[in-house]
Formats: sequence, structure tokens, C-alpha cells
Amino acid sequence: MPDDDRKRRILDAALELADERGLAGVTMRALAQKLGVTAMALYPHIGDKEGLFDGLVDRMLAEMLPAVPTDGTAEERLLAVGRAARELSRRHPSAYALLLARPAVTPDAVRLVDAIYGALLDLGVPDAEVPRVERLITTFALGYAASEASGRFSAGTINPRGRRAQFPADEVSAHRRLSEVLDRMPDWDAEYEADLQDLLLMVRARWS
Amino acid sequence: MPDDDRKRRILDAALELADERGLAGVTMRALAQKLGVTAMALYPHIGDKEGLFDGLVDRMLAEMLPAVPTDGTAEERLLAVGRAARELSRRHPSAYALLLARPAVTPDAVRLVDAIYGALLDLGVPDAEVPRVERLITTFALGYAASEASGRFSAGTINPRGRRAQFPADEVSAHRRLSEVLDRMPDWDAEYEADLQDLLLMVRARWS
DNA sequence: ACCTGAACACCGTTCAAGT
DNA sequence: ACCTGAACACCGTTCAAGT
Repeated sequence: MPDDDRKRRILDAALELADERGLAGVTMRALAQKLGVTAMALYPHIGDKEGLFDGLVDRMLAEMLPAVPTDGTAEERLLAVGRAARELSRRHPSAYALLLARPAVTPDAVRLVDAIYGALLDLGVPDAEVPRVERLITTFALGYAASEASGRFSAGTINPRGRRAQFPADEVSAHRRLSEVLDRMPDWDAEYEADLQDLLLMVRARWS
Repeated sequence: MPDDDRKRRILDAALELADERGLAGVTMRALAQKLGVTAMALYPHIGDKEGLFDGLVDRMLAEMLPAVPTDGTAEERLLAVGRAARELSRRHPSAYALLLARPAVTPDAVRLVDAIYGALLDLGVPDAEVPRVERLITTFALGYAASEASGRFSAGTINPRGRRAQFPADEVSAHRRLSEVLDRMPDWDAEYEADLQDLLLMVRARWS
């Protein structure tokens, strides 16, 4: 099918555009220009703009899939998926938000979920609980990477001391107690690894 | 300060507009019309459209804060915050996505985080780990509610059987093994409660 | 001090027309 | 079968002008 090829080239260009100029920079006109065509020529291939964004979700999941190993222990495979999710957000920080905003139904999406199901089954999670735990873990992984990419976590860089100072002494007492910790800049790589380990520990503590 | 009042009325109207017509329906012109004024009259109060969206994040967190208890056990307080996060997404499904997309630096945001810090400290989480665990839990809670609101979880309602059928017999084996479970429609309320319980178990298993 | 009208440079999308 | 040009109904935002 040659039209699938055309669609894939459009999605590649759209992802590149998102990487260069942000998601707001992905306009039909700018995308068309990048491909040397008019905006209206895109519609037969991708549908409307919602269709384009759905396509970007599929495109990103497809890019993630090769990083998912088929051998190794269940824990190693689960860690690999978690790391791949975050690495994807590093390559496509702007488009990444789409992953939390719309369902993915592509064959590659099913393969990705299947790899996680398989690892959870191997870890001893009962059949009835596997889909729930898969959603728990992927929600965390996507949410964490999206939060990093969007800047949700970096509000603290605007001077945590100043933030505490605007409160009377009897408020935000936990912030006061943690002041030394909060003045340190977190190591996000290490934090994400620790989170994945804690989630694995949760699975082990519950079912093995 | 009477200008803060004007700003709050604008944000209330913007949130209402998002609830009624989705986030894409929140245009400066539509918002102005709802307030009986021209679009240009909004700018002195809210800055540009990014400022409006930042304001919506603050507005939503402020709405959530009263649901956070100051007494009860640490576990009860943590569960209450988790439930409040999801209830907020039920009231404002469209605007909710903003919570994962931008930092919150408002006093109410700090108060909210402080309640979680306090509960985690009471649960025995060491000082150095509290901010990390807070980010882990809130990332999950916001991500879960956002996923529900956006439809990310409901791809399976489009007939899971058909989704499995498009693969050859040797692929997606975990999906095949779980076919009975996957054909059942999840109870999202129960699932979210179970997730919160598992995260609490993780904290307990690790530090008490 | 606060709001308005007109204007600018964009959007997504439609549709008839071209090849 | 695939693409284009022109057009429509919108956007966010600026800025001089009004009161």
C-alpha cells in the first residue's frame, strides 16, 4: 500500500516539526510546507487534525517498541519498558503529552501492552489484576515523563526558600522540616530509577 | 484588591466554559462574551492565553484544597487527597489535562503538597525521600484521572476480542491468556481505590 | 483606569477546479 | 487519483482611540 508510506512520511515530518517548534507549531500549513505541498493535500491521508495527533501517538509508540526486550527476567523487561517510556519523552518532549491525552489502539500499542502483561504474569500477578497493574505502572511512567517534559516538576527551581517564606510560621510545617532536602536539586534520572524500583517492590510485596 | 476579584470571576467563567465546550472552546472571544465584555478587556487581568491556563490550574487546585483533611491518620489523609484529585477530574474533565502540563506555584499548591509531605513523614518515609514519593504518588493520581478523562483507558471498549483477532496465533500471547479478564469492563472506582491501597502498601513495605 | 473597534497575521477546513 | 486556489469562519494579539 503506497498510501501508508505517504502517511508515514507525513507523520515523520509532523513529529520533527513538534520537536523543532512545539506542538503549537504543528499547523497543517507548516506541515504541508515542510513536505513541499499545500495544506489541503494532507487531508486525504491523515483525516483532520485529530487524526494527525492520533497518528503521532501511534508513531511514538512504534518508535518505543524496539526498545522492549523479549528475553531477560520479568523485572529486567519491566524496567526496560519504563526506561524506554522516559527516553521517548526526551526525544519528543512536546509531542509526548499526546500519549496521556488519547487512546492508542494500533497493533504496536497492543504489542507494547502485551510485553507488560507478560512480565507481570511472570512476576506472579494474578490474571484478574494484571490489566489494573499495567495501567498503574504505565500511568505513572507516562505521567512522570510528561511532567518532566512539561516543566511540572521544575517549579521548585524558582527558589524554594522564597516559596516557603511567604507563609506564616504555623503553616506549611512539613516544608519547613524538609527545607534542607528541598533546597537540593533532585537528580531526575536517579529519582525515576528509584520510583521504578519501588513499584517493582510493590508488586513483589503484594504477590510473591 | 478588586482586580483579584475580577480575575477570579474571569477564571470561574473560563472553567465553566471548559466544562461546557471543552478546552478548545475556551477562546478569548467566547470567554469575553460570557462575561459581557470584549476579548481585549481580558488581557490586563489575565495576561495572555498561557496566563489564563496557568490561572485555571491554580483555580482547580484551590477547589481541591478544602477536601484535604487536617486530622485523621496519615493513611486516611493520603487517601483523601488521592480521592479529591480524581473527583476534581470528574467536575472538570476537559481542563484537568492542564494539571499535568504546567507547574503550580500558587500558595494553595504549596499547601496541598505540604499536606502530602506531612502524611508521608507521619508514615515513616525518611526526609530525603519525601519529595520523591510525593511526586510518585501525585504523578500517578493526576495521570490516572487525566487518562480516564481523556479516554486513554477506554480503547478496550471498542471490542477487545477484535483487537486480539488481528494478530497471528504466536503473538500477543499474554492478551490471549487474559482474554476472559479483558472482556470484562473494569470498575474504575474500585480500580482506583485498589491502586491507592497498593501505593500505600508500597510505602509501608518500604519504610515501616 | 478601564474598555472598545478596527486591524493584522494567522488558524482548520470546504469545495470546485485543475491535471 | 491526487493536488491546488480561493474562500469561509474562525483564532490570539496589538494598538490607537474613547470614556
